[in-house]
Amino acid sequence: MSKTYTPATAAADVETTLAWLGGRWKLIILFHLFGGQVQRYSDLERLIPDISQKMLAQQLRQLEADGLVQRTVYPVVPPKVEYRMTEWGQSLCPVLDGLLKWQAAKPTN
Amino acid sequence: MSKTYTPATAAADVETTLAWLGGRWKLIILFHLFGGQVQRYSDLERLIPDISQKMLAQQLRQLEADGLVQRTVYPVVPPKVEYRMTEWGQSLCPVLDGLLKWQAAKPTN
DNA sequence: CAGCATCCCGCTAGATACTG
DNA sequence: CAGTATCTAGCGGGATGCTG
Repeated sequence: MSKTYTPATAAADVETTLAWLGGRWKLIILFHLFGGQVQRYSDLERLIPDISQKMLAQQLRQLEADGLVQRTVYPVVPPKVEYRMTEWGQSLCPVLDGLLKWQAAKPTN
Repeated sequence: MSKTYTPATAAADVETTLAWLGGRWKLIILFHLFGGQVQRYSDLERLIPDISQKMLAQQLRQLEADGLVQRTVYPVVPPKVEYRMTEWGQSLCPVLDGLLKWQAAKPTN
């Protein structure tokens, strides 16, 4: 049972998806979480040296709100928060792989 | 022979690709050209009522520069210009389809 | 440790007017 | 018909300082 797409609706849907991934940092964050990797906030800060705290926190919240990333808070002192992909988020990996394969097939690169 | 990806390089490559498609209008334009459709500048203006002439021209130039769209100028009066997907650009269609399928699989939508 | 609050700047998109 | 040129506004993103 697939939807019927017009150019307008298809474009809008793809745009929605791209908005989930858009911005300068989200993909970088995602690639640090793919494959079941679990990272703490400070891990991600270390892995992505150029990102500001504001942007890291903000983008993580959006990824969580969009259902891509799961955030786990442990009620300990000092605070401990872990981030990992949701199952659905992990299923984005092969899709992005398709994108990379398409890119690699570009003629006269 | 595939490339070796680190989180950083993979993210950068995907980001490059998303930049080809990014912005508010490019996907809409592409979906009006997929499947071998040929459109004149004025056709696209009519099909995408909210786009300004500046943005339409600009985005088309970028899509052309990125190798997605082919621009054909006929030396006649009044001017006639046609746009169509390149073969490589057309091959993006199934990739976007994968994106739409992934989106549709989102839980608790 | 893991954030939030504020201020600020550059860039891109949008509006409008003009042209070969 | 198929575009340029110019001006402006809004928003994403960066720097800095503060907190439970």
